[in-house]
Amino acid sequence: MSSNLLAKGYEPSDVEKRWSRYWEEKKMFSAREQSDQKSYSIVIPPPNVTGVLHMGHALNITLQDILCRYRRLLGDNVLWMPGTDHAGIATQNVVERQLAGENTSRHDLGRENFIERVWQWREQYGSKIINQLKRLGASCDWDRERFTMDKGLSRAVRTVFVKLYEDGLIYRGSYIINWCHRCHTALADLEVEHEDHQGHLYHIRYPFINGNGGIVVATTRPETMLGDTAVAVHPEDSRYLGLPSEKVILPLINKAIPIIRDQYVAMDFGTGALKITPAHDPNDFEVGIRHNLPKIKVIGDDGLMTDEAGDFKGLERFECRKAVVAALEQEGFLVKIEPHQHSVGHCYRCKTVVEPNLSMQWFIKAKPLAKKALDAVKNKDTKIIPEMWIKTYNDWLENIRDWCISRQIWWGHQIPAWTCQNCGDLIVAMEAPESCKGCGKNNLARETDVLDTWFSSALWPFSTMGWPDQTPLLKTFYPTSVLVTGFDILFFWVARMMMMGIQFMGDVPFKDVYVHALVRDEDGKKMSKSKGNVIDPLVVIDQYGTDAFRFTLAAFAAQGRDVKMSEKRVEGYRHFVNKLWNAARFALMHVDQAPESIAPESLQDRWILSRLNRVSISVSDALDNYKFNEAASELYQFIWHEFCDWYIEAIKPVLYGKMGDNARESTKGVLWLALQNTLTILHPFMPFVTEEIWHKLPGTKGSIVTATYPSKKQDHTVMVEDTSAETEMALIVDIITGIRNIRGEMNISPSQPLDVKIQAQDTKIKEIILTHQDIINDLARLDSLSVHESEKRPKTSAASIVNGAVIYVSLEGIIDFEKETQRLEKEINKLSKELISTSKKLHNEDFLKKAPQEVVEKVTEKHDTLCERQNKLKVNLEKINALRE
RNA sequence: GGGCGGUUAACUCAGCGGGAGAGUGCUACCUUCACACGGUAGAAGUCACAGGUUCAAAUCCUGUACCGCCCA
Repeated sequence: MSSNLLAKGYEPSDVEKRWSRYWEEKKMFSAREQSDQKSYSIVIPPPNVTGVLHMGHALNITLQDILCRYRRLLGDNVLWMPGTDHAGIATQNVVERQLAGENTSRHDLGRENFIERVWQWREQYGSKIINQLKRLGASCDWDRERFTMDKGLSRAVRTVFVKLYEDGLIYRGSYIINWCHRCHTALADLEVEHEDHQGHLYHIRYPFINGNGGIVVATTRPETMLGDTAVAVHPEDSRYLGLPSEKVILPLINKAIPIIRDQYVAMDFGTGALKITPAHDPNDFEVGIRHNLPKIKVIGDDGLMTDEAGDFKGLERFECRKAVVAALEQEGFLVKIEPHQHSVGHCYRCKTVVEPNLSMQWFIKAKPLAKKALDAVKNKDTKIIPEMWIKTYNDWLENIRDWCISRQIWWGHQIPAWTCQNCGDLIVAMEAPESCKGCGKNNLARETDVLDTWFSSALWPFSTMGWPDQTPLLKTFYPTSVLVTGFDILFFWVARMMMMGIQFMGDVPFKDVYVHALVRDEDGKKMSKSKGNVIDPLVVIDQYGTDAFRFTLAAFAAQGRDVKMSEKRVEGYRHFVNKLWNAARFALMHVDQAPESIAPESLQDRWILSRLNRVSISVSDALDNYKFNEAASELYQFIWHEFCDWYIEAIKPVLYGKMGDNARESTKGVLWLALQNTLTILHPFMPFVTEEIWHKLPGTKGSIVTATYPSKKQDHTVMVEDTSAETEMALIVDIITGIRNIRGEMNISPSQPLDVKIQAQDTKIKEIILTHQDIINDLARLDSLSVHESEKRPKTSAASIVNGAVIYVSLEGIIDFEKETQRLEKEINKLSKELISTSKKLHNEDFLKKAPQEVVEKVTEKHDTLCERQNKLKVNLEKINALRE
């Protein structure tokens, strides 16, 4: 017995802590800046620095880690770049809440002190999420950790901003943007979440300036009427031809505004007349430009009504809505109020209802950048996997609007622009200019706005590698091999990285984009704190271990599908981890040293190596195509149902010395090799348990992280395809299963040894059975086994048919005729059903003529086999019936 | 309104032109010297519905129903 004996059950927590520390201390995941090896690189989707690990991260990180560890086993020079995102609004909110708890605010502190405070917060809590990633086993190059507010990244941001400004791709202007009153900042269109609300449609009559009557307009936001500068109707709308007047009075404000005609108006909505508020609606804004209308801002950035709102000045916007409706009603302008369902925009950070608002902001001209990003995917410079996302990507980029990049918050990259207080000149530069280029004075005021966080994230694939310097890292690892991400940030992040990467690096940021699913709860609902259906990955890890959790994620990550997470599944895979552990435990009881040479002799030894060879290839294929679930189930099936169920069971007599010392030594060698390679292939999925066993296995050097994938090994010519071993083993397995089936169906105790006679006319098959009768004897628990070319049927017996052989299990004195009859009839019926479909095909002339030759042959062969089996069963049924009488 | 995806065993899901599969659960038996987080055997499906293409459809096409997501 070996001193390496493992504990009876696998206990993950100690093992995980130990190896996490070991990997980090030994810097096992360091990328080489330059190397002869093939480069493989991934940049992590940087989690928010304020974030805590959720299921989405867990899936995302697990998949990337599987890829990175697999590539290391192949010998690639792997860079997995880790880091976090400064998450402007989210982080500012967190620190502001902290300040509120201290009865102070950022305004009390002032900008500089506040930013200092945020950095302090980051020092204290910023590494939380990173430590959580480490618990998942993430094999990032931790020494290279980046933060989007780092000095280097900040320089990249300024460089990009200045260049885009100089190229005319960044401009400043007064346009309609989405304004969040809570966060007190502009938001990009993407950052607004639309939700259907049950609201009201208010019908308001605007009287003609002269003559009777007026025009009734419908609106969901009556308070904006205070800023109306026109009423619009469709030019072809007969209802509004030949009006008594071309002007109406704006109620409450008492001002004349024009009636304009514009194609944009939908005739079939409401009354067909539309109030136009250029300062508070993006569509009205466009109409306003076309018709040269004034833009009157009635809702201020603080959410209160402005001076322009007349009597309503100072009211909060929703209070104002009530007041306006009441006033309209009182003065007789309100025609009716209808219930109305409509879509309302909310801030994606704080869920406040956003207000379309006229505001001076900075924008990126997106069209020219989008064009190149579209082409790159069209030309397959970047492949999106699965392909169904290409359409979504294309649709968004084809309809892209200019991107509002300025935010009125303090935490972020401050826009590098200065305005001369003297002459009003705008200067955009990398560093603060000493004086104004126009007037020479040095009275310059810096732009207070910061950039959208996604602006810096868009540069992530190259800014993290040292750009704008032409570093060796960039040369080695850009473009990155693959980006692994959820579809929820396809637009936010992926599309923008594509635009920036192509623009500034002259090459796409990644060769592949693998888009994975979202993790949902058991019922398929999105996990959210408010629903209370969140499963905390760290709790799952504590309970079942990281390896089981990771394997669950991989096994359910089928392409294009949501992942529904339930703890029940994880529990199942914990059993699998334990199964592997015990198989290793068994192996280590017998293998106490690495073999000097390996020469498989027995059938089961040749078979397991051939199977292992096949599995290593199919796992490789699956991973190369991002089919994580296929790789995982292949491994599960192999380890449990081939390695454990058949191989280990078959070699037990050998290991216990029943076949002699030579056989025993030879099998020990194969067992060692098989286990070693199985661990290697499994390692990317289950890094901890495989590392633990690896170190217990004699003859392994160093960490399994630096092991070599079977297909890349030079010296393992023994692990090769062996089709004859696979065919022979299949026959033996079928025979054993046939006997076990009889035992089970006839309720014969497992402890009762059986006598079996096999009839095999083919001498080859007879030879195979005879050669391997020990395995059959052992695994089917036989007392005696004999093989004959002619029928030597025991008087009372049950029969089972396999390809090329009839198995008779002697049931002298214990046979239950009724049961055996039923058993045979059931089998015959089953074959009949299959025979219907094959004979139908074979009687179809079109099938024989048009189907490919191989298919016809295959069906013919199958038909013959089924027929033969069924006939043999029928003969046995007759004999049983004869015996009964 | 536009787009995308789903509907396969009791449950959760693979398969996506030539034999309906897996895991869990269920039933029966088994404390056999790695593992009861185990072993052996078994039962279980009109592949949502209706058409069409094809020698052949769960798989491709069209339509319908229901569910989910994204965009406007």
